[in-house]
Amino acid sequence: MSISTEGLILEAARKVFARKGLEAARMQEIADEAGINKALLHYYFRSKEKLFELVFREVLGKFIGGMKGLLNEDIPFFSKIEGFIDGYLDILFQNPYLPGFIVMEIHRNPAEIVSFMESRDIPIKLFESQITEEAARGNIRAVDPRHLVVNMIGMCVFPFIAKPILNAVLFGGSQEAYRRFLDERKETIKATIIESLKIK
Amino acid sequence: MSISTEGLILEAARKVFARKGLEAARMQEIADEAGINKALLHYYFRSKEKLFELVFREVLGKFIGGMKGLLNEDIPFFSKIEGFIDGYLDILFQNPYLPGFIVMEIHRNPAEIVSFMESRDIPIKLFESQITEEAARGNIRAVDPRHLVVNMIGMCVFPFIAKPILNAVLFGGSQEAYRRFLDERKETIKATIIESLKIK
DNA sequence: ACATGGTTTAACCAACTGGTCAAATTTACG
DNA sequence: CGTAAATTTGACCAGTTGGTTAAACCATGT
Repeated sequence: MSISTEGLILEAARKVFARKGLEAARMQEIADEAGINKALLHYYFRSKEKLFELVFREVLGKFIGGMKGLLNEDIPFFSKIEGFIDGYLDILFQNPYLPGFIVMEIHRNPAEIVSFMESRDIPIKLFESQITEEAARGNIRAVDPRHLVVNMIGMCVFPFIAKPILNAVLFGGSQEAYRRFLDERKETIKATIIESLKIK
Repeated sequence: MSISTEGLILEAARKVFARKGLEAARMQEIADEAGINKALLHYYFRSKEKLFELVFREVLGKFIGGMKGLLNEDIPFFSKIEGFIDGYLDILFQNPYLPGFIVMEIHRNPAEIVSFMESRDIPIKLFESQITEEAARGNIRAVDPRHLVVNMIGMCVFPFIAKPILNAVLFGGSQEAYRRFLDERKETIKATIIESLKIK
């Protein structure tokens, strides 16, 4: 599979849109990044918005798909929690730009996100029943699964979204220290969640 | 204190910039929102970027100032944690647009955030020593205060940032259900943090 | 060689944007 | 009142942007 022009454009668009957002991104910049003429962008994808929507839906879809899989595996409860946090953070490590990109679009056009989400459902039923079962057995505190998921995601995502702030406030601008901090997050978040579920 | 033209502009700019971001916001839109002529914007504030920077620094400053106070109060450890979460969520309830706004700017111009942050320090020394002390006394697990703060903020902020997604995925588009969920967050986050700190 | 179809380009355009400016209007004040 | 300063406006401009188009290019099959 050689690098088709279409592929070049999509890859370039992904980069530029991700770091600039829809409005600030320039078609010329995407063309330059792809090493082609600007008119070609319109030849393959009709308009800027069409191109953006395509790129965004693809990226978001892959992202959502990943965490859907993690949450829906048929494995023991605590393993699933640990697996989810590990897997989710792995995705973030591989695409650190992604959360900011998605948040930007959420902010710009919430309606599109909603319509996209409604077409793909995130089944948390299995996870839900696992929690009620563990709670009934007295293995964990009774908690709302929705809050639990939001807690996990929030703790995972925040340091990526707020990178420059944390970098300045906590680490005095040291990329090294920030990186070490991120490495620690996996264990920290797992410990926080699991300790919070134990019955004392 | 009557509504000066300058005040009108700043208020309008805050609204428009917050929901559109710098690039997508239009000076004409700000002028309309303020009910004045576009040229007046340039009369009072030289350029779009100057106006934006002013608005942004003011908003961010107030935000940071709020949480700085919460973290630095000289009160018992557990009270401080509860107070921080309550206070932080109160600020978010009053300015639900704020996190998205800040994230957007972080993404657009990280350097500015860094320079802004470096001029104001967030002293977590007091909080830090409180934690080590409580841990030494055996009252809580030994944890890294930086991770603890990031955990709290992450759990607080995320549902505001991801509102449309949660709304679609968890609540089937019901604003009512989303609102109830937010109301529960205070107790949920406090419980999660405090339970995770207890020693069994 | 040449005809055909998809691909690529340079040049161009209309619309919009931030910004300017001279004139008009309002305010402040002796 | 009168006038000078501050404020407000409509008209305008230069630069940029997404998008178009006609012509050039190139691979393919005949």
